[in-house]
Amino acid sequence: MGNVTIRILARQLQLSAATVSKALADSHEISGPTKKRVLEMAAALNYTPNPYASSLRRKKSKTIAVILPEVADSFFSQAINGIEAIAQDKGYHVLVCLTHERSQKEQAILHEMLGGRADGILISVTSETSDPACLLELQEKGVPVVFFDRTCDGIDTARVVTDDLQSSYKATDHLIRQGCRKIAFLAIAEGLSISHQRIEGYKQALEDGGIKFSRENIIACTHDAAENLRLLKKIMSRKDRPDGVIASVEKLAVPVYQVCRELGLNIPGDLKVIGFSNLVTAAFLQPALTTVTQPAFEMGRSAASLLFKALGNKNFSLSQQVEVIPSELQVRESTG
Amino acid sequence: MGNVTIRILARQLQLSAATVSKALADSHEISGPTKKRVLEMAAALNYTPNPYASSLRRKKSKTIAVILPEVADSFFSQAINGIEAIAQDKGYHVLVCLTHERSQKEQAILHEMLGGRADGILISVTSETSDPACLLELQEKGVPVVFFDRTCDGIDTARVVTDDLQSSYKATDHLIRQGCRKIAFLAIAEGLSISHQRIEGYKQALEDGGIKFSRENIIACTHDAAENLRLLKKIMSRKDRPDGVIASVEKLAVPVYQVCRELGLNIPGDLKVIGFSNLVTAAFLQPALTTVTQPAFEMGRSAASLLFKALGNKNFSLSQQVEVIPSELQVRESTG
DNA sequence: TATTTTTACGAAAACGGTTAAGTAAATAAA
DNA sequence: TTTATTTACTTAACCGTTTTCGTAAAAATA
Repeated sequence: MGNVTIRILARQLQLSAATVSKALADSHEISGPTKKRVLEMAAALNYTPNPYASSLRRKKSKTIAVILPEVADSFFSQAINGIEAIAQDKGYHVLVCLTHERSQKEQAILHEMLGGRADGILISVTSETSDPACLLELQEKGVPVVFFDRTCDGIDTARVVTDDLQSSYKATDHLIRQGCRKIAFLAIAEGLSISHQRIEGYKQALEDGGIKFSRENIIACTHDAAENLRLLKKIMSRKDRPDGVIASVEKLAVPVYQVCRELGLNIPGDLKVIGFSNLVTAAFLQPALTTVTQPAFEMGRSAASLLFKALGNKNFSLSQQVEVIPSELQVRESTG
Repeated sequence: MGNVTIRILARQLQLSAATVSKALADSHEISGPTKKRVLEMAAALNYTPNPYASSLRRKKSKTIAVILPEVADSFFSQAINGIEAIAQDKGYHVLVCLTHERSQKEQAILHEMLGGRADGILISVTSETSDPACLLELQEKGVPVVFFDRTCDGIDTARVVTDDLQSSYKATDHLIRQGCRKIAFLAIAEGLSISHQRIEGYKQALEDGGIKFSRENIIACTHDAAENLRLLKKIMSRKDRPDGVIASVEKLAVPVYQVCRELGLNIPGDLKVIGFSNLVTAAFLQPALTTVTQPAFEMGRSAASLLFKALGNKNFSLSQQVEVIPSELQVRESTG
């Protein structure tokens, strides 16, 4: 009923709460026999320390927050798995906070974090995000912040990304070599660093391939799946429709297939498709999807590792730390 | 630097901490003008309450724990999205804890929860789980527990599941009608309630279809993907290989495709396939996969709703609450 | 006017674990 | 033997918020 606290434990043992606390922490101040008694009694009474009392006093929560737009696609799922694996290993808990791509929500979550709910932050920003004010504040308060995948300018801290520019270049280049002359680039919010980088890679490849870049081939998609479908349908119905398309984030790949099916367009005959994607099913799609496969799990692990380095060692600076984990172009039928 | 606490706020305002606390909570004891002053000053100093101090004092954490085997497949991803949506709406935080299908890890996590880290628990148990002791303890301590999808016997609390038996029956029946006579059932741990139910549905459909049930058609898969592949390959290489297969959990569907491709088996010609799956790509696979689509998002939402009902109303009993959200058989080419 | 009630606030004690500072006893050093 | 040190604890303060209880002053009631 009344939870068993450290004082109750202490009373049972005829010891002070301080002694019990230290014994549980395996302090050198406590004798072996006493430690043993304490451990045994703790087990017998099924004592579990109150994490909040501990957090309050020690000013650390043994919790990290993972702030993501969503967890609906494979990329973030895999990343969470990677992060959680490391965190659990370090004895930390993982708070998953979803922003639903709303920068306002993100602000609210970050503001809450100022209260000390988490010792460190892993974040992949929303497509609306631009203002790093809250993150800067957190950083000032000594809460380490690590970006993964989607970063945000204006704040100097560690970022774990993939080689967005290069992989986009490779993807574009591949399409060109396969004969595409009019390549649509499906983008989400252009403000986003990954969008920027990927668009840049696309541009450079076009240039190197002798194709003139045209602004209108950058298709600004939204987060409303239905709307994206409508948009794609419109574009693919035009007489001068693209002969190649790059889906620059995972969620934009499947809709392309969907639209092609509806319009009776053949992939890769009428349209060649590449997706930035972590779908395990990519190889089994009809036709198999050529992907830029991002090392999601690895990125998650790596980001978490950096964060824990900072948490474990106050001298370790996250400044300028950039870890680039390369993506892999996996050529399949959709660009055949 | 030194965090701004409620006392610092109070000093600035020439008020007591108690008054400030009440003002922030919009208590009726505090006058309108004072409340306003407090709110303004709080905003000016960028005050954020320490959640742990609050949790300690109020004995509630405004946090729920979601305990899952993994988050690598679509089912759990979508479920998390559903859960988080509700939780955020109610002002709660979500702690995601992964058990990696290890019952030992699960025990450890649940034991930690005894300390009061979360106000309520949503859990989908591991395939190894059998002993609900920890869950019972939590329940006794007044921590509401809601199962979703994978439940555990021996404890009377709410569970949100899909109609496992019926949907498995329908899937099996469908295969029989399509001409299958030897249907393999790919299962994970048979101890699991969902496995049991799904196998039962399979059995009943066989019986009703006039096909003798054979123990050896229940294929006990593991959580090691490579091993599953080997196992499947062996089975599909036999002369008397199955002419139909039911993948009873999502992660087992793709490997079937993989093995068929390697062995040069045609789906649905040589083998008809149904998967319990939430893959968004199911319709675009080669061939399109017939699925039993589980309402993952809805299940997550529903489970979270039940939990919050219990959290919001101490009189609300989770006992005997069973919510069955039906799955949908979506017939596609793989069983054509 | 005297009394009760209401309003608006403050003092202080929680909540449960940690830790700095202190202390008696035991041991080591001088 | 005396003093210094170490060992193994205890006391009490502290973390920051909430909440119970109290209390002046103001308002309402008698």
